[in-house]
Amino acid sequence: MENGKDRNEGTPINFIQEAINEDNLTGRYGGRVHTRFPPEPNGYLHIGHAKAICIDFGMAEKYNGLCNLRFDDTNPSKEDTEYVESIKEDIRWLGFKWDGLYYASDYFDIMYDCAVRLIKKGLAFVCDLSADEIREYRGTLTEPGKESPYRNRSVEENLDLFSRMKAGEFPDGSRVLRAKIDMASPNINMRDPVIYRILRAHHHRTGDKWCIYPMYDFAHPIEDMVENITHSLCSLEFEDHRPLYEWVVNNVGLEAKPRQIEFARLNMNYTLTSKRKLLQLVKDGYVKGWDDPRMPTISGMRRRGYTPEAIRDFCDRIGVAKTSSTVDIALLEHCIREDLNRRAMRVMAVLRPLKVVIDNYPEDLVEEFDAENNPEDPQAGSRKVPFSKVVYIEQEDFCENPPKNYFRLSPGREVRLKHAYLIKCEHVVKDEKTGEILELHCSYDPETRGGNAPDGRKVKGTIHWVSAAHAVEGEVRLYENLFLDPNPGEEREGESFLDYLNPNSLEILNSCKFEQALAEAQPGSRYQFLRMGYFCADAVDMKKERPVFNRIVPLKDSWAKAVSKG
RNA sequence: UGGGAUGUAGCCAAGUCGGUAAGGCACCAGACUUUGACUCUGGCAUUUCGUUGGUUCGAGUCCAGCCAUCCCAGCCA
Repeated sequence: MENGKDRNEGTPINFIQEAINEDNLTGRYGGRVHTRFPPEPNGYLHIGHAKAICIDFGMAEKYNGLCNLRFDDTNPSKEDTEYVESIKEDIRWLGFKWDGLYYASDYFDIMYDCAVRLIKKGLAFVCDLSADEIREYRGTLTEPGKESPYRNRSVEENLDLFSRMKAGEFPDGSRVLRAKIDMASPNINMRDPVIYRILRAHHHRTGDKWCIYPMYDFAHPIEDMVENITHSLCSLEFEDHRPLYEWVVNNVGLEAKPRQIEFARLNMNYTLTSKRKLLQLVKDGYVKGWDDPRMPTISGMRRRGYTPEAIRDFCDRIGVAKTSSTVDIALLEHCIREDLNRRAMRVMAVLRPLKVVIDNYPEDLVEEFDAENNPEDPQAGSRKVPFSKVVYIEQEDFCENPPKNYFRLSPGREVRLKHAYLIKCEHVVKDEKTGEILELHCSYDPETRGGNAPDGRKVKGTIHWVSAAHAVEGEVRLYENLFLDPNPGEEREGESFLDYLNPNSLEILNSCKFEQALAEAQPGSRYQFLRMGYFCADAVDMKKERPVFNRIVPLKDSWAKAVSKG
């Protein structure tokens, strides 16, 4: 790290690295860096978690340290193994390898012992107040709380009661174990926080062994200590909990002294990153599942066609800081375009076909043209594309009464069919009743084979096409933002985030014409459909007989922008 | 006069002994172009760093006050 810069890139170091550098300098952890990513298995990971993952694993990577994956499964009423499997898959897919794979539930015995130790030190007590009473006793943001009448029970009584809580002698909610700290603390988290509750729920790993479960504030530092974590990185909302984290670290009788550091979580416009609301979208059928390509989940983005490289690049670019911020989704789109521009094979696909008959082209002739697979990558080579008398072009590439500066096809005008010939529109066949354009009749100039006119005349427009005789028909799914509102998470008076759903977030095109190569597309493989965007063969619905592609992101379109501006 | 945190461009974000505002995205203009893509060039905070004062030869950086925004009153994490 020279000049405050990162080793490899020119990116400046962030405040977490500063803290770690400081610790390394003072020898606080003997130069060790051991982080952890601690998801609760109660939902699918989303783009916000991707940031956290990149930070947790990334810091370990940068310092040749370790990063554990730890499921923070201390609340069995919400958790499920379905989620742990998806989380593991998502992390692997992002390209990270965890050092240890652990579960908070592995430490339930240790946590219980820690609680007993606290009781013995007079630092915890069993409280019989009801949940409502505890809330009342807690005070408010501006007034101190008052002490529980059970606060001064003897160590012996507390020990007895707590062991009977564990033994299942008391009903759910009837008692809790609380840390004895300070009911007058200005920090509400320190007002004798509950650290154990009675909860009879089947745990996905420990089954029915326990009927008491530790609370996050008590469990998390212990998990970190047990795993010998050095830097416990979490999001800003836990900043207020740090004094309690430290209280537990210092009082629970374990050796390790991990350090909690908080950073701002990711918000992105037009995007929701609330697990609860995402769950609702799935459960109530607003989307087709956690992996619906419109979802900001890792699995949704994967299905959509995002690459792990693009997501990681995005996470690098947004930086790490403590300012609550909302990143523009345009940056994410830029990252995937940049990645795919380098790597994706170019192909021709007509999404909204318009039939074009080339009147002067021989009836049965089929020519093959060389088409480069990727102009950005000469190594990608080329392929043959068949051409014949009838081709399909994009409906939007023809305009009967073209606006100024339109340089695609229009009556009497010439355009280039990419890789093939210059064609000129001779006449338009329309439905007499509706006026709908049914097909175009064009002529081609045999001298322009390959797309160049020997007389040197310039043709500004180049459009893509597919030979009708050789086309494969299939489906394309066009996605837009799931929400119309830039900040769907913030519900205005009397409204719900559901009111902000974009009714056009999915458009299905059923009669798209693909060049032949696309019938062989491997599910999950990505292409650039020339002039249209980046697309991904759907991982589950792709069939050779009927290809199905998801639009990952459209290409930038300065013409469309100019048109919309008028 | 509850506590904690944060305020640098439309959006992120550097700026760490005070020395004269990085970079990216977006946007605008132009060049190139057999993708209106890509690429390239130029522009984009010089009465300016939330704001007002102060210290100083000099302040985004130091000091004081004020303002705004976010988080916290789960037996959720």
